[in-house]
Amino acid sequence: MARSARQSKILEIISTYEVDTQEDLVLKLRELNFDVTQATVSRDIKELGLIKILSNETGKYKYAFADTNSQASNKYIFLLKEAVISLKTIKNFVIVRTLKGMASSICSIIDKFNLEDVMGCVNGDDTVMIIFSNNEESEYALNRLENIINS
Amino acid sequence: MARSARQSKILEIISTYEVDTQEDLVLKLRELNFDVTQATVSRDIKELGLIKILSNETGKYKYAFADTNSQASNKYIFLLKEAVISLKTIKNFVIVRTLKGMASSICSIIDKFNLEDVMGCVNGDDTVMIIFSNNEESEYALNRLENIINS
DNA sequence: AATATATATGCATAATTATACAAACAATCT
DNA sequence: AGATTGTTTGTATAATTATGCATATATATT
Repeated sequence: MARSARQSKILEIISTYEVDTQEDLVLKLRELNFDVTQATVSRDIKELGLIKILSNETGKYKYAFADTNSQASNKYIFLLKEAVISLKTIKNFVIVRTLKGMASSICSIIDKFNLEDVMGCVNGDDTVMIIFSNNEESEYALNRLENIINS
Repeated sequence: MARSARQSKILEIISTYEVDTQEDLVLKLRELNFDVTQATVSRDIKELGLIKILSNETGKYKYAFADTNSQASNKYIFLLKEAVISLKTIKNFVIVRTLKGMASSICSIIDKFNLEDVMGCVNGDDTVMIIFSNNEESEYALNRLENIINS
């Protein structure tokens, strides 16, 4: 089922581009081979609890994460559970293995958790690397992520 | 000009009721003698940076404050500046005098600032009373509010 | 005061979004 | 397997929201 993949891709897209209509999102998804209609995107947005706000930079509307919506964070956690295969820590890094093609989406979800002392978060196709300021913090974050995923 | 009054009334309305359409808001405003159309409400919502989110309680859409929008908070501050006449503190209270009829709106804006140790916030027609847990906190909050208003 | 300029609003409508309904598809049961 | 039930999606459209343009109202300028 492409549903989960599509939804996390949506999270990634809106954290990368300023998407101001659902039709826009449809086009971007189609470029990425998600054959989808506006109706479905409307439903996804509802489930993900995304909101349309005025962008501070451009003054135009854009879709964004709604930090205030707990149903939404549940959804993010669900997506993490779906896509994360393994978690480990080496030195000041946490390495997250994901389903193929999902790493960038997972990266943007992890960003949303605002983990302490994160220096940065990069990804390939199926791997996310979170860089911390020191080894202790990465241990701690690994724990937190494991707890989230097993909750 | 009724514009500021109307906008702060909108803030009050959405923090009191679950408003799910602009037409709804128009009706509520009309009950309060703000003769207004949906077009104007649409523009107000844009300026106030309000968002439409899924209500966690009812599962329906509703308008809400967007905490993430700095243009919006500027707007709240502007409304405070417009409507607040005086600020003083007595014991563990801060007393805010406002333009007539604006107290309830100002109350809901002040709520948004999440001041420390607020026990509660009540209002009449032109007066807001913020109750703190102790006298020091009310002094401190008075200062913060003064700074906000004179910024 | 008269004129010019800026701001706010309504009307009409374009643009956008949500959803009822039907169809496709998947999962479960007998 | 076939029947049953639940889930996801598209189509078509209803519902909602944003906005161009005209007008009114306020503000500033001479």
